[in-house]
Amino acid sequence: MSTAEPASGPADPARIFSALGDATRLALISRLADGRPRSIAELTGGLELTRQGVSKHLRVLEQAGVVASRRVGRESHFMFTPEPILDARSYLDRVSDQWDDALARLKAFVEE
Amino acid sequence: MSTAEPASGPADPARIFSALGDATRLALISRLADGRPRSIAELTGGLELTRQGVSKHLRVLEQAGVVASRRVGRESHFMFTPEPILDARSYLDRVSDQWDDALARLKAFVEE
DNA sequence: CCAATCAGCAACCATTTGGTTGCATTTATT
DNA sequence: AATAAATGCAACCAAATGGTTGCTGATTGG
Repeated sequence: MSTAEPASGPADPARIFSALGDATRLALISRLADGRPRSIAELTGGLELTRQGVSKHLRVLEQAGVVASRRVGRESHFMFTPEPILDARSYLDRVSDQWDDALARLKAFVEE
Repeated sequence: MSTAEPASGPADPARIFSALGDATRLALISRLADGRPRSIAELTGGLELTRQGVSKHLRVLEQAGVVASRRVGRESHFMFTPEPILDARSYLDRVSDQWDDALARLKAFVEE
């Protein structure tokens, strides 16, 4: 988990990918991406682990900025926030582009 | 590092993201994405860790399929392989799409 | 007012991770 | 043939992760 930046820093790609690097967390994201905020208890349903386990995963996602929480009454509602996902996507795009350029240069070289 | 699947399995998104979830590994990828295969010694240059450390990171990337290695003479050459990156990207695309759909439905609902 | 819900905190535990060092092995060089 | 270079393998280590349980504190519903 490391340095616990306030979930709004300069989009650290490694931290975002790391947050995505767990099947349980991907499942949580996939549920929340329908736009409906949910409580922890609600999100625990179906997943084969305790509420505390889910809670920890949610905090990891929150620190990566993938999710935001708001306390409402006695429950915490978590909702999906898309920015980091978009950042991650454009990071991958840049890698792909670099690769495509490399291929193009290679092709040009081979064909004289 | 976990279960060491033969680097060709059914594109496990969590494993791919996890492999991308480390700054050192992102740096390695970014160097290799120029298309030029490199030896471990070569890749160690600049990075502030030992050759063994780099070697371990490369194996993680290899098991995620992001990189492939070939022994040539006394050295191992690693080269970038783009498929998993593309898979990861389309995974993120699906999440974004789901989110966009949710927003669209919400908008439609609000506007009667 | 009392009981049930929902969650946070802390402690604990086993496993994984990121990193190191030391040594053996294979290839290249001269 | 002898040395140097590039890895691989194994052991080891501290810290991070993923998970649990137990207890406390708010909130809510009857």
